[in-house]
Amino acid sequence: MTVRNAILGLLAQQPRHGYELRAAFEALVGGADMWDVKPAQIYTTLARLEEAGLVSRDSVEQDGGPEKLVYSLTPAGHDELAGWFRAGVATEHQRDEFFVKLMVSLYSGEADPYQVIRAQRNRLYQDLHDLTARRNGVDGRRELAQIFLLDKSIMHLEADLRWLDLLEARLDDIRRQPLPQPQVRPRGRPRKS
Amino acid sequence: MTVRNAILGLLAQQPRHGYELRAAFEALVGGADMWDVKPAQIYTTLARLEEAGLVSRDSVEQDGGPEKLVYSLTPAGHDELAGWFRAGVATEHQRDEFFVKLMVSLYSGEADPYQVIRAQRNRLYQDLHDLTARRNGVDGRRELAQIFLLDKSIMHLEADLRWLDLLEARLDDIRRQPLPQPQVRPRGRPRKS
DNA sequence: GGTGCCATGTAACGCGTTACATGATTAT
DNA sequence: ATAATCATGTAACGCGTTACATGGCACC
Repeated sequence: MTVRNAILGLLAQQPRHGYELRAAFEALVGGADMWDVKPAQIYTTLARLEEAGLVSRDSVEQDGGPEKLVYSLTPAGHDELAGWFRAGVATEHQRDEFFVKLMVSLYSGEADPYQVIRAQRNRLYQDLHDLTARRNGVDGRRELAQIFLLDKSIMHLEADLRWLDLLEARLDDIRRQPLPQPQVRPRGRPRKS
Repeated sequence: MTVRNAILGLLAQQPRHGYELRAAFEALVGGADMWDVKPAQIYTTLARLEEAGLVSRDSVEQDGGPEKLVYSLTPAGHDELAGWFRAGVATEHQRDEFFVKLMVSLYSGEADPYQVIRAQRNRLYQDLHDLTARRNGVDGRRELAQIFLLDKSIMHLEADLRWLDLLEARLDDIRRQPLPQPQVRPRGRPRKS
């Protein structure tokens, strides 16, 4: 969804061909290091957008080169873009892989939960260290996008570390009591057992 | 990936059939409200796992009912699970839709960046309010998974709000200077212009 | 002639979703 | 009857990825 809408926005600026869109997108997000978009995604997305009538394609011949396929925004595409700006970005629910790993380790006995937490904390500290170093090497006036993204990542890493501390404290608490089994609750009308 | 590995973990506990796996997974993550797994995902994932030789399927007939297809972990599946626990969970790079929206609004002129930020802040405050209310209604000793996930979401929302403030401050700074155009940098050897 | 850009894609797969389909059992 | 659970899937699509493929042009 994100790349799709970004393409619409970039085409609103001016008509562009696929290769150019890829470069423009990466410039927008601060370079390939920050967000590497694969050519395949650009071209398949453009095909879907054309199919949906949001962009139109024109073939442009060049002197001494291969033809370019230049895409531009249709009125329907403009509407779609306006709708994207109007709508708020939904807070994406946390499909947290680490959380699932922790819960599986708690209930399956295949791994030690404390070990799982420690391993994750080490990794987060490492990531935080790397990101901070990277951030300090960026010119804040020239590489606006990079600063924005790095700031966000750093703040989220700090939140994750605090969350791990909280998790550990709560685990200590329940250790002094029997571990409650997760309840398998049916969604509908209860049946007699 | 997450659901796939969770299924391996649940099958390590005991052999289960598809429907049961779905219920067990939802119990693990704190109910369908927290993470709704669609049946289609369970069954297609099981098919892929069997294809990969990580689980094996046995048909079990029941008296007075349809046959169940019970899956259990193979040795290869056990290895896979152990590998999952050994490896740290990679910090997923932030494919932030809001960030892209902001950058597009900055450079395309299709929307006002300050308006985009304000809309997002309102939404985050609303989400934070709802989540906090929900969290306060949960029994922390019985619904462990829900507390864990809600805590994490709340902490991330708070981080996002602080990030928005930072963004706005930085935008104010660069407003007093011309907006730097994002640099389209080629990745390879530079060519003579 | 090699490297690397410019420019275009296709094929196949993984994860996840929505929608559709079937049939038995159980409680009201 | 009918509603809802138990239990099994298939089909089609969207987003994203990796890998493969083609060809021209520029620079050293």
